[in-house]
Amino acid sequence: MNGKPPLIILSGPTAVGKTSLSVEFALAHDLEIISADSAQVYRGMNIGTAKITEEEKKGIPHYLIDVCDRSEDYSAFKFSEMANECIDIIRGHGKIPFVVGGTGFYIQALLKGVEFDDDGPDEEYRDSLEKIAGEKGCEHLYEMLKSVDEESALKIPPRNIKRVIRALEYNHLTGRKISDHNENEAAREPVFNAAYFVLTDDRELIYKRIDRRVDEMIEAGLEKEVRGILESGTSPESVSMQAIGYKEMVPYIRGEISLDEAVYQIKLRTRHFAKRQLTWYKREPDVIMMDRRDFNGDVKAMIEFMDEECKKRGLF
RNA sequence: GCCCAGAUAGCACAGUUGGUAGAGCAGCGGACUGAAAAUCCGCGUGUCGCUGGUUCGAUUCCGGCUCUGGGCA
Repeated sequence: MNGKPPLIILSGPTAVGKTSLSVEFALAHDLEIISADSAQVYRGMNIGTAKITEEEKKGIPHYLIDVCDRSEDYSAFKFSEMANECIDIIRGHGKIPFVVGGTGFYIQALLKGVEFDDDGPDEEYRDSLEKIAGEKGCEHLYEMLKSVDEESALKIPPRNIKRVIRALEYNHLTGRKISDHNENEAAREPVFNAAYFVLTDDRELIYKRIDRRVDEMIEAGLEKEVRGILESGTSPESVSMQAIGYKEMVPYIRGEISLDEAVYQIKLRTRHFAKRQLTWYKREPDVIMMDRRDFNGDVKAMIEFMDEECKKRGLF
């Protein structure tokens, strides 16, 4: 329609029901799915990430699931690169790519074609900064940032260690200010002709579904999965093990907290996560909000709605 | 039945020598551009159990009632 390649996206908070809706929609339109999920990329992390099973896929090809070793660090950059490769493959099949997942940051990077032009991450440099933070405190890093890039420092809270480190790294590698980079990238227009759906629901219901799902994860053997991962030598410090459901099980397995406490923490952190996701979508422009309440939870009606919106955008 | 203690935010609590109250957790709002399931920032949301009395003024003091613990019978 506007010359840009077509893309259909379905995101939303955790446990809202993206997976089943996405498979039904993909079946209806012969689509192939690219997962935009920062945890389901890791092999061996299945129960705690609520990873889609083969049966649930119903024959629909799924990309970017189980593509990383647990010792590897995935990132928005890697996602963006790999997703673009998947898009080429799917379009080669004569099909429309369908991006599904709850990691809004990744979707943004892909949709807007954000350029990560700085050869990062520089693990060694990051480690040295973390060491400084550990010894002298995060505020010391912030002072370092102020001295090399005051403008960026003004935009980053002093105690937000991840963003302070990233800003220092960017400056270290490029000599430029990350505030300039961020400003440029924020001004980008989508590089796809996309229909970006966000599935949501009554907050209470989402929270109830989260609680139930965590109980199901425990019944399904989450403890055994985490024990196996630790025994395999995966460091509890690795990026993969920061996923909710894993990092809370570690202190339980070590005997530091009770199972009830671990379960409570997993439920709580998942609720907080869902809320952060919702905050993200509120700010994202051009999303098509789909509240389950407006459809009485009727999947067929939701698919019809998505169908209409896609047609409006010339995707079908 | 009697005695003692308690009753304050969604929860478990602190406090007010009488001037309508505050920390934690929960909750709510927000940020985010190569860790994002990460990381960080902001916001008290309240008939101080009910009811009389004393007082200029009671959540606070006094009486009664209700409920919840504990004890004695």
